Amino acid sequence: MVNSENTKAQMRKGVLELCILSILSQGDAYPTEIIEKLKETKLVVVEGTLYPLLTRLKNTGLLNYRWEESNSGPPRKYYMLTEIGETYLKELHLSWYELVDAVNKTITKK
Amino acid sequence: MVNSENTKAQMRKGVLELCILSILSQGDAYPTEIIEKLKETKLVVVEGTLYPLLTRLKNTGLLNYRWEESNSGPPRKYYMLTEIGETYLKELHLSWYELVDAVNKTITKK
DNA sequence: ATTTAGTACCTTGCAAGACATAGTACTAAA
DNA sequence: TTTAGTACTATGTCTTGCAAGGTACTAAAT
Repeated sequence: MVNSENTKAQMRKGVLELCILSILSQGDAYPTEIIEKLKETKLVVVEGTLYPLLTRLKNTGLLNYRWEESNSGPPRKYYMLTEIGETYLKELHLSWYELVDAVNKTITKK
Repeated sequence: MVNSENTKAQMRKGVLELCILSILSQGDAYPTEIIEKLKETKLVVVEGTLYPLLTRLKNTGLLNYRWEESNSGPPRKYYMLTEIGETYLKELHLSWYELVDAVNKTITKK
């Protein structure tokens, strides 16, 4: 009935894009690596979420990728920020801080 | 192509529930009033979003409502938190702070 | 008395997106 | 030549935000 997990998942939505672009701004990475990094900070994302999202970001020109051989499995698709992506990320940073501010104002009011 | 508005909207998703429950924890309110309060803190929500959400929260037992006459228009549906809603809100508070922490960790890493 | 404006609540249909599930393919070790 | 591990992809479902349109009540203006 009351499903807290569901809402937590909802809260994660929307900030995923921000987090993924942030991770890529720290250096190129392939999907599995991105998932690992997100997990480190308790933001669990699964493949079925990440792959379509990366494709979307690539199609809108925010990301690019290159194939790179691996010596322990199939080749990896390394994603990187484009120049547009860099600019966009700065905007998202702002939006994020604005959101945090707005929510905190709302939930701390007494 | 690159649509920042869309992502901002995405970021708002999920925290709406938290904000609405928070507002109601400060006192009973009717939908139009809730929208006003959210607008004050820059969280713009429209009717088509709010009404179904309130109904959902009521159906899961987090909210209740009572009708109250108005002297300037039709009667108002005042929503209030149930006991379950109170408990649930505390959980959401925690989840929110965890999320903020996780995202901040991710986006400030260099 | 009828119209108009303001307030308030409700419903329908669409689109976006997260995720579960299942599948393909490559490598290396057993 | 299996088996396990890694990696990428595709499909279908479900939730949910929102635009758009609608109903209904009150009070002031015509």
